[in-house]
Amino acid sequence: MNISQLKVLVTIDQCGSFSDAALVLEMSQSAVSRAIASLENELQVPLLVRGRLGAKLTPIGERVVKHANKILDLRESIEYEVNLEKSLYNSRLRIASFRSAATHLLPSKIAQFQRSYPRVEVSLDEFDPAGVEQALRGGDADLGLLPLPRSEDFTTWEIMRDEYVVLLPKGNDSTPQSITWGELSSCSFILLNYAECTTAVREHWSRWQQPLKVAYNVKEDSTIVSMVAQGLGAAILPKLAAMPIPETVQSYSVPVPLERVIGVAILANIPPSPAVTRFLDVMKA
Amino acid sequence: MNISQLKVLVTIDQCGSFSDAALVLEMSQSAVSRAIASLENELQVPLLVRGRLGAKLTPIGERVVKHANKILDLRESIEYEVNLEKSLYNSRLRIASFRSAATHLLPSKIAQFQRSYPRVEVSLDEFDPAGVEQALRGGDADLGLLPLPRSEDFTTWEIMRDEYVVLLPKGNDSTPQSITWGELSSCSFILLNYAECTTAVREHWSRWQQPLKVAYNVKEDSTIVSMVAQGLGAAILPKLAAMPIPETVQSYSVPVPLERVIGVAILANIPPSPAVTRFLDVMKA
DNA sequence: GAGAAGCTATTCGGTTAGCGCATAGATACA
DNA sequence: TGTATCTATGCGCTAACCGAATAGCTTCTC
Repeated sequence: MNISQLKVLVTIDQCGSFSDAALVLEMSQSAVSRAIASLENELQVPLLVRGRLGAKLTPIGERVVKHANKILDLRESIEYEVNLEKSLYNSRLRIASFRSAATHLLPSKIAQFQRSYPRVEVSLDEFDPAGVEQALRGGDADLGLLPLPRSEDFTTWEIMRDEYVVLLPKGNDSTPQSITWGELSSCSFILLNYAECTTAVREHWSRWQQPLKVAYNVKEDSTIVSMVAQGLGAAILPKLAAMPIPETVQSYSVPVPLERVIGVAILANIPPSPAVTRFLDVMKA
Repeated sequence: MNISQLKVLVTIDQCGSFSDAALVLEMSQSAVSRAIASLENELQVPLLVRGRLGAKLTPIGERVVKHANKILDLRESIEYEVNLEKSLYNSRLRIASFRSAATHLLPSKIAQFQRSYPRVEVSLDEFDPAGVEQALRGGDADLGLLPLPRSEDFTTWEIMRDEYVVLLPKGNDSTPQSITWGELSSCSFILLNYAECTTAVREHWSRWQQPLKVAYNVKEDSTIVSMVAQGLGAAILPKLAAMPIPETVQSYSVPVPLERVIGVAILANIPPSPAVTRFLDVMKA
């Protein structure tokens, strides 16, 4: 049983005769006749009744055609998927991300993606979250990593949750595992100088009616960690932004845990390219 | 793209290597290699990554295999259906039916069935309804026509509804279209001598609190019609049993219509043979 | 009832595709 | 560096498929 034989059978059903099917299939009538003859011979069952005005399916022929049509559809599905795959060759994938995700999350994912799709040219640009949004909106990036939620202009998928931690210089004597609001109330903090970050912290503190003394607003998270190590204050940072945490700095969960959601986002109003779809598959897995 | 190429691809996926797949498929390793090579060449896409310890699907290969498996399943479905069809060759179909269905309903259906399945030997036996049940239970018939409902021992399908009619000799002067209980109350009736039939009539009459004078119980419905034609009384019969109604006899609906359901039945506890299934398809259509 | 017109089946010769066998090439491991 | 274990390939053969031409069948027409 060949796919081409099934194609012939289906075409005869549609055309009503061997000869018309031959024209449609752009092959000779004899080839059509023999395709059916060999199929019928293999199955040992008559599939068509030949008459004056062409050919008509037998009842078993109808059943066979029903399945044959599905087979032909599946063959087209295969070709469609393959063409999608080929359209991905020599294409590019421009990722925009905020720093901590770009540093700690993306490299392994990109490597995994490239192992499967070596012919996609991947580029990665770092911005703050607002910059990532702007890159997506401006068409300068195909896909972005962002803290969620975002506006409805973006379609997003959650990738991980990132807990905020308090960083303190490590005292030599004791390294307690937890810290209380009381102990925190006496600290003066270094915050990350991104609106989304500081707002989340300030709102959390005020929700639990805690005083928040802010001594510095710093843009580079590695700078913040160094400042903590040097004893210039405590810090409140998402864990991913704090990494790598040096030996001399101790991290604690916030007394009431606070976390941010990290996700991947694309513009909602433009259909994702094949490369984007495949990269999303890798990120979601 | 061949079904056999897809079969090879799927088998390699299951076996993990070209050479093992060759053993399973009982073909040479070179044939396996070239089947895949030509498939990849046709699709212009790598489906397998060849490594030290065999072969593994590429991402697009996985997608192709998913569809290929469905194609192979469909091919098996075709073979299954064809074998079912062949098992029907030189088989027989023994139908049991009561007289009126056998005369007026079955011939056209059997002819239609035989046009599609000339190689099935069809036989038809006439019984009264109790005899049809007995033939089915005794394994002497594969399928029966019966008034419904039946006991749960049978699986049944309704085929048609058959209205009871009152037959009277046609008066030359007037042929009214309807008849009243009052007019009927003065008649003496000839009934069909089958329990199921007379019971239905008697119950209907008593439900509507009408007197029923029975002059004769006759077994042959054609005899009843002749007796009416000869003026020996009125008759109450299912329309199908009364046919053909001669010119000299007038038929009326019962003042409150009464009908019987005619259906086809098989034994519920044995799976129907392919021939029975196909004949049921014809009857249901 | 002879012929035309519509169809499918078959014959013929040439080409292609698929097969097994044997062997070459690649790669990891001892 | 040799060995074991894969896949790829060259070679000769066979079977399958193709188009062109033609035969054969059925129905309709005159």
